[in-house]
Amino acid sequence: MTTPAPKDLDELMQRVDDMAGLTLGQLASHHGIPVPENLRRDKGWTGQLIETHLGATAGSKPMQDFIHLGVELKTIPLSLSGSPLETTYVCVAPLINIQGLCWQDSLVKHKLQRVLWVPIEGDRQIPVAQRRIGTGILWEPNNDEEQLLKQDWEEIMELIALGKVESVSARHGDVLQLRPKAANSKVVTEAIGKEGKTIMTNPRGFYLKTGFTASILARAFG
DNA sequence: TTCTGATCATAG
DNA sequence: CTATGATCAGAA
Repeated sequence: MTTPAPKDLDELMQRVDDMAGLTLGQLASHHGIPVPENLRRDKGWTGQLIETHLGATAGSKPMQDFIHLGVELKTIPLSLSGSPLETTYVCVAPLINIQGLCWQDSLVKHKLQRVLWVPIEGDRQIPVAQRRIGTGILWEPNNDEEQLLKQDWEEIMELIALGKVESVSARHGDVLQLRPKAANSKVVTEAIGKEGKTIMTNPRGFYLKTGFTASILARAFG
């Protein structure tokens, strides 16, 4: 059961509203998809399920979600008290050939220009099949939010450009952080090292901290 | 309890 | 390996 791509924003949001309030189990059975016991070996399962229902690019290829609508889809796991449980992965961080790269041209800015957030109960006490899907919200960063993102991005990218990528921890940045992003710690990629030499290091990705996503949801739901 | 660093599955 | 989708789980 695959859903065709939505033709416009109204159709997309209609589908979002249709699934609000359902459990993951209900949505999965509707699409004939088995529900895993837990997400330990299926970390991307929830995101894939929502993509299937909304008609995003069929579960394979490098994803562009709803490229024709300029929308990026993100699911966000919520605790019982309604706050985000996890940081939100944005994209990989470029570690080489970054001279002259500015915020306006960055992957982070482009990915976050317009995001469809779908909150989902994520407390580990709740069986996956019984977790409920919330009301999706379409978000675009306001000036304050973009400035916060831009500042953190520029600070982190400067350190990478200076060959200090291995000294950047998840503690850098207020709303955006740099963390490992790979199958495991043995995976390496090229990066800039001391004195401009090329080194091999663990790939990194940009993540939105939970406080930032929490404020986005707060702004949407009042 | 929260956060950071590590990890899982899949496709090309 | 890169990139998609993220959560796990031990340390702090």
